[in-house]
Amino acid sequence: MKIKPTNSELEILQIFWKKDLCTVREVNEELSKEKGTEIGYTTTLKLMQLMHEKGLLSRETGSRTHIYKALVSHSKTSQNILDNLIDTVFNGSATQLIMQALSSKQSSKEEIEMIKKYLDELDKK
Amino acid sequence: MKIKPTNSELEILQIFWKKDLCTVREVNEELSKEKGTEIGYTTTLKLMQLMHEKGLLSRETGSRTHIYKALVSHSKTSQNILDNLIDTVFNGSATQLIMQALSSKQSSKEEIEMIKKYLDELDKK
DNA sequence: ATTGCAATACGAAATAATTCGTATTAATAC
DNA sequence: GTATTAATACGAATTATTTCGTATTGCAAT
Repeated sequence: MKIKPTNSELEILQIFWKKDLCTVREVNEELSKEKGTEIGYTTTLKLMQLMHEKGLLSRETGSRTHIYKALVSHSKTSQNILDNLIDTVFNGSATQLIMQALSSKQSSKEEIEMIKKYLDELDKK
Repeated sequence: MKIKPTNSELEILQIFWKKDLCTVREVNEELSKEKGTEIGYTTTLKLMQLMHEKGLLSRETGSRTHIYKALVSHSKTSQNILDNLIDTVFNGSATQLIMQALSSKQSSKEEIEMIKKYLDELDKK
C-alpha cells in the first residue's frame, strides 16, 4: 500500500503533524492563515471527509464536533514522496538528490556539521 | 517564473534529459517501454504539444517530423521541485530532507564518502 | 497520379482534484 | 419551546490533467 496524498491533502497533513488532533474549523483557519486567503469552510470539510474515507485521517464522532487525527506519519509519508522523487527525477539515486538539495540552499555550518555527524553514524553500521 | 511540470510532463522531461533531441514517436516508444504498457501515440503527441505551448519544450518544424528539445534543465527543474518539497513537507529545512533521504535508502560506503567529500567542499567556501 | 503510411492538429471524452452552495440537524441561549 | 448558531452531509460546478479518436496532410513507393 502506497500513500500518495494530493497537494491539498499534504497541506492538511502538515497541520496535523504539528497539532495531532484538530477539528475542521481549526484546520480551516490554519489553512486560510497560511495561504493568506480565506478558504470556504465546507471546502476544508469535504477534503477532510475524503481523507477520512481514504484512510488518511481518523475521526472521532462522539461529540457533535468531530475530532480528526492523522493516520499516516510524517516520516512514512515524506519517505514515500522522496522515494517517488528519487525514482522519477533522480534516476534512482538518493545521493544525487542529496547533493542537489545541498547545492541550492546554502546550509549553515551547523547544519553541515549535523549532516556530517549523521553520516559518521551511518558509517559505523 | 516557476516551473511546475505535471507528473506526465516530468516523465517526458526525463526522457529528454537523457537524449536531448526526440521525435514524438521516440518519446512515445520510450514511455511505453518504461510504463510497461502501450500508450496511444496521440496521447504523447498532445502532451508534447501542450508542453511546447507552455514553454517546456522547443520544437523544430523544418521537416515533416518535428524535433523536440527540453527548454528546462534537469537541475533547474529538480531544484524547484525540491524547494517546493522542503517548503511543504520539511518545514523549510533542507537538512531535514537530507537526513530523511539518508535514513531510508542505505547508501553504500562509496556514496557516503562522496557526500562527505561534497560537504567538505562546501565547508571551504 | 494513386495508394498507403505516418505525421500533425484539434476537439472532446474520461478522470482526478478542488471548491462551494444548500439542506439538515444538534446544541445553546434566551 | 423557539430562535440562533455552528456543525455535518452531500451533490454538483469548476478546474486541471490525461487520454484518445477522427480529420487532414505530406511523403514515398509503386
